[in-house]
Amino acid sequence: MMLTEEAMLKEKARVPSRRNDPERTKRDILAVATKEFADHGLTGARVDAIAARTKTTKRAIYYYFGSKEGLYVAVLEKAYGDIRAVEAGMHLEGLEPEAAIRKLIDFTITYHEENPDFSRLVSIENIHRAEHLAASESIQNLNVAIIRTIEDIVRRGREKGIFRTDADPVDLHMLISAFCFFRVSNRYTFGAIFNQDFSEPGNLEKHKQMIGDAVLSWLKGC
Amino acid sequence: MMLTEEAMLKEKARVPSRRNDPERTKRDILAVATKEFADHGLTGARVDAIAARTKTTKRAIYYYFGSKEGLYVAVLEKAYGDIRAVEAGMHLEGLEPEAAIRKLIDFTITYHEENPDFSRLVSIENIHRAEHLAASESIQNLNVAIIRTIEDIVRRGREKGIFRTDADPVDLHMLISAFCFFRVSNRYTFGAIFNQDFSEPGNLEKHKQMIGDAVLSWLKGC
Amino acid sequence: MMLTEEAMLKEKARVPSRRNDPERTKRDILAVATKEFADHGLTGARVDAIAARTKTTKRAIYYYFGSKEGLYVAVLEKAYGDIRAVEAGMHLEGLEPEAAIRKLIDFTITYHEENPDFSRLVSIENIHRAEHLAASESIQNLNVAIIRTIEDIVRRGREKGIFRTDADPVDLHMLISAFCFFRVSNRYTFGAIFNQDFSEPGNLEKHKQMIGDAVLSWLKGC
Amino acid sequence: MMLTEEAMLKEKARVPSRRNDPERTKRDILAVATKEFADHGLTGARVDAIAARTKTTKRAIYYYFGSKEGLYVAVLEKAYGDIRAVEAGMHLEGLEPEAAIRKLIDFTITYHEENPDFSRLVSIENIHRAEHLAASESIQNLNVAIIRTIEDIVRRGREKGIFRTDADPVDLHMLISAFCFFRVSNRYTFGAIFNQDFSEPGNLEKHKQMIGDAVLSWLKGC
DNA sequence: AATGAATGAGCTTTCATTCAT
DNA sequence: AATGAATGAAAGCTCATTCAT
Repeated sequence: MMLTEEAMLKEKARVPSRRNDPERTKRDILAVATKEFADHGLTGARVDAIAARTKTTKRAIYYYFGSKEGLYVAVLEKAYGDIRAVEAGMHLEGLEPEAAIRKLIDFTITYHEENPDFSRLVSIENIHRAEHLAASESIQNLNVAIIRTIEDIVRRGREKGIFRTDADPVDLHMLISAFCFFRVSNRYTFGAIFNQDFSEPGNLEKHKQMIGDAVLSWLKGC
Repeated sequence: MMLTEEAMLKEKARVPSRRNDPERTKRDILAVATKEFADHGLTGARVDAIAARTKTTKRAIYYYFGSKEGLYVAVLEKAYGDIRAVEAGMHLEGLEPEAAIRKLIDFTITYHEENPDFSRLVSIENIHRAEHLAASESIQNLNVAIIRTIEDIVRRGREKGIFRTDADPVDLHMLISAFCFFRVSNRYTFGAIFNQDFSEPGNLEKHKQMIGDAVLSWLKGC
Repeated sequence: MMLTEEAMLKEKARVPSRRNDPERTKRDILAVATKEFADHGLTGARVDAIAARTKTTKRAIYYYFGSKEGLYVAVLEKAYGDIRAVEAGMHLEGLEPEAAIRKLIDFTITYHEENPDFSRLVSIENIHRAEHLAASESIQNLNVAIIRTIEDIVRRGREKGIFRTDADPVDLHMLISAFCFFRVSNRYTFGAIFNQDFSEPGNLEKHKQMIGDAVLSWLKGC
Repeated sequence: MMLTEEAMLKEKARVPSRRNDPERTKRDILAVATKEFADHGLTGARVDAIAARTKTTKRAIYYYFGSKEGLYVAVLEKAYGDIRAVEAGMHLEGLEPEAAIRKLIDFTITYHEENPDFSRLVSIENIHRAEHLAASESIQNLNVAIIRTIEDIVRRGREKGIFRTDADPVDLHMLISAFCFFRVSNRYTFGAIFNQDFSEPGNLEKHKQMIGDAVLSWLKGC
């Protein structure tokens, strides 16, 4: 259906003006910025590029986030907040220790696979030596919960006599995270060198099984 | 009149210097560039900053390496060449399978620990989706040797009946690499969030033991 | 989410404040603006900076003064009004001509010394070629009184046979003003170049004596 | 005469390329910048405006002067250097003390009259509290010569018994400078308020006579 | 083969101001 | 009468690169 120019203006007006929904504008900017920063890094990202893909202007970005760096920190905070939210919904406390570990790994490997931007942002923040994360209060007290969760599982397994007694929860978290993270963050170089195609069907399951086996055989201490 | 920073670069160029040793000049540039790219990423690195810390001028960089990207690729090629050279010197073929795995892990974790710039450069190249690595012929046929080595160890372990039969050498390499790489590449974010200090004495040994135990218990398939 | 500076200005606005005393609000704005304009000039002054140090918001400035320039004119008008008020209180008409000149100089040098912002604002307005002052009606008929006063003193001195007959009151005003003004307006460059410290005790008295002597010896025409 | 497009390009090429004469380019920039800074102040001046009136680009300004502030300092240095050069050419040492003072005043009042940008730049620098002048080494040791010159004149007059014994050369320099400077720097506000037209023929001579008389009658101490 | 001089294009950010009630 | 929210326009500056020999 062809619209006259006037009708088109009306069409546009019907959409609730961005002006009236700042939260939505912020979310819009944040979503676009997440993609841009994850794609090109903090220095590689272009404020112009973000603005162009947003419904607002560059000026709005500075109004809401203060600076390119401020926007980046907001992106980082949201990324960490999101994974924490998912982790908080795992409910591993009711499962048998071994099943809990399997489920934790399932969650972790799947989250990384489905949210590659998270791994990319974390890589980028590490290139910057985590200076923004260190300065962000909101991230600081976010991520201890997962350690408590793992601690609980390990303790229960130990009490049942099936897990080793010297397993440090942070190290265990790192063993799992490293694999799940690397699978995503390094798939380009690793894939190029060793001719691996991580998107092949079955690859996720194969790797989930492998890291699960490795972690559990280590925990069971044989 | 006070000299501008740009003009000062000119001044420096007046010093006659290494006009007659191009290889040395190239090596000098490469060393400085490695640090700069590893520190700030491909986009974050500054050609001016590299030139300033070099014995030559910015112009020489373009003369020898063509472009910032050309220099980056040269840095990447050297980084991969270096680790391959170390791997080639491991001589694991004469060791018992289990000892070979322990030694491989020892080499890998130590190399990453001592050469953090390697992990950083690989992270950076992954942010760029390995497009430069994919385009570089010299890297392409570099890194298969390590897979052959692992394949051989696994085969010998399997023939001795001590290793599982379904261990894929590339996956095994990834399991080891992921942990050793993550320890270094992600130490800033991981350290900040979980209050870990990776430089603490004993940390390397603890992690070496852990990943060694995990890999071997998995390989031994119990 | 951390607040941007712009957002913080909003926050501040939440405080209910002086909603009901517009005159007080205007005075508040004017005082802050005087400092800002005197410190940084018309172009160097920042509306944001003024708003930040005010009890109100930036919006109020525009509501009450129309524009940055409107606020600047108001500041200028107040500055000229203030010095005129002081001049009007001098009461030189009852003094002997020579004593009147001494007292006029005392008033002038002291006023400039104690109100450096006045000299700064006048300097700034001259940089702008007095275009705002020329447009302001309220300033136009302000400053003739001082000329009348000087005229009267000079006439009385001439009639007494102690002052020269060709002294132009405007030129005499300039001779005095130039010295008193320069002492304050140019103290930074003059002090830096000739190592003068104008704040040294005794400096004001020394200069008062000097300009008094120079003016009177000229007036007495020897 | 109409030129073809090709011919016009040739025409332009005949002009010796700016590229080949950096000193000329710098001088060109400096001259335009002096006008712009004198007209609008440091903050009011626009780098774009300077570039537009120059034969080069904005980039060249940053190449040669580093920053807007660097350019401003260069302008200031040239302005002070120029007046010092004129002062150095006065040769007052051969004149009788009284004639020397008259000539010094003649020089000073004329220089200020003919170079109003100098007074404007000095006013501007005082608004900035002479921070750039204080930081500039080249200006620091420029302006002592004039004090030496005045010192010498005063000493000779004192030895002859015609000048007072307590005349401080710096204060005397200020007495003269203040009047000559104010005449130019404040002519806009002063003229607007007291209806003075400083460009009227005879005005310069009248003021020269006046400040000469005032200074000499003070020096002669009557 | 090597290099001093110069630059086009585009970057982040800031500014006074207006919109909309 | 008064104000919270938002912004168009332009500012200073930096970047990798090329010109010209």
